[in-house]
Amino acid sequence: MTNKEVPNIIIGRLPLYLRTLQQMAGQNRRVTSSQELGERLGISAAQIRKDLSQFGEYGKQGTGYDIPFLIAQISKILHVDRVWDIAVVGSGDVGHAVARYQGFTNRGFRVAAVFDNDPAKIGQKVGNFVIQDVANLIPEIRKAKIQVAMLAVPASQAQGVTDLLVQAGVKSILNYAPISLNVPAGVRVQYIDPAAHLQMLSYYMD
Amino acid sequence: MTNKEVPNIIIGRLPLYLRTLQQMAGQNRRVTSSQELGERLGISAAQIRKDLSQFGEYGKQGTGYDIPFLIAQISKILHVDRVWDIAVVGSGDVGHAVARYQGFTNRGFRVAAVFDNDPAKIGQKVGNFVIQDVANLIPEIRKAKIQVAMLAVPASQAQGVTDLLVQAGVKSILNYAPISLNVPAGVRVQYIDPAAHLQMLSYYMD
DNA sequence: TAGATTGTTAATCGATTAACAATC
DNA sequence: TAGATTGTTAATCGATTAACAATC
Repeated sequence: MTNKEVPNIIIGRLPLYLRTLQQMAGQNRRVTSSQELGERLGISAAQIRKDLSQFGEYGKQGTGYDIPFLIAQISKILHVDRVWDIAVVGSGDVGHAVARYQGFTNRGFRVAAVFDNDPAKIGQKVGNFVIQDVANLIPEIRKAKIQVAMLAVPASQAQGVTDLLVQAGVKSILNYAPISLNVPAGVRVQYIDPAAHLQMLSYYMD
Repeated sequence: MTNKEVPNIIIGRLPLYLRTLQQMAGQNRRVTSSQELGERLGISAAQIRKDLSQFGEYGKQGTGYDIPFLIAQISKILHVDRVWDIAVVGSGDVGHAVARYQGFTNRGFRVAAVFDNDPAKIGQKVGNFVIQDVANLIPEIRKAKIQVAMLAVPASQAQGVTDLLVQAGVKSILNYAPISLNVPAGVRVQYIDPAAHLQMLSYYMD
């Protein structure tokens, strides 16, 4: 009997719960409730309880949830009770910002390598990393056993680089290029397209 | 009799349709079908037809959709048949990348002003913009009638800056700080949190 | 005409909410 | 104990899909 698969829409909310709990912990808070969490996030208390109940019984009636305990549980569920190495491909403005981004600390990720195909950039440093030649991407990623990549190259090159990443064994790609990627089963992609977000906002403006 | 409100989940797909149609147009394609569009995006053809039918009858039986016509229609729906000025707040790595981002061109937006609160940065240039003092944010945004902002400041400052933006009359905020914002009715926020996206991916990894 | 594809309806599927017994 | 809040069930609500007549 296999457990029923947890809907992706629930997985998408767990990082928000975790982020908010970590903020509370940073303020030395010890317990919270589904109601408080919901108010902070604009989500109903019932939904938060239902989401968490997919994975276990983490709360106490009358009291709520122990914050450090719930942080530990959600971290385990999301597999961020460890640190994943990330390869950044593309060292333009976006790649540069992403490679130096401080916000991955304590959230389960760290940048481990940066690649570009521009001879003028290869060998230069971005943050603590020497920019490596994309020509060496496959062996370097294999050697370092990197399974996560962030893609910050022009849309025209995104599919080609994706194919290399897949060959190298990468399983997860966060794609900043505004284009849909084709990947084989077993590889997952998340998309960040600021212009698409802005267009969702302009729909509601006059 | 008011038209029923179009679900936000549909609004969220329109930018993807538009982006894909613009790519096709760039390759001098003239017509497409719900099936082709769906295959490119990993969305069912039925859903694309249903989504578009919320707004009008844009296709022709037996033929499909005229690409330039559909681009024009969706652009109108999303209010990107014009160009919106954006204020960027924060000129660290993320603000810098966002202020210089080339991907807004032809998608309805352009950066018009950059603000920071660091005396060492105020007066410096990022791209074509002189970084202005956040102390002048309200009058400057009002003067320029800017209604859209991108927030690239530390989480600890995000709510404070948001309050200023709201006072200045901003209606739409794209927030890069990993924190939920409180805004009054009539103001909308979209969130970009790369670590949250990565955690959705790590859930599926061993 | 024959083939293709739309727009729409009805059926299905999935997600959210309300409500409350259990219990800390 | 009294009050608070969980985990869960059933009801509601909303989104997706399948199917097909209409028609280009």
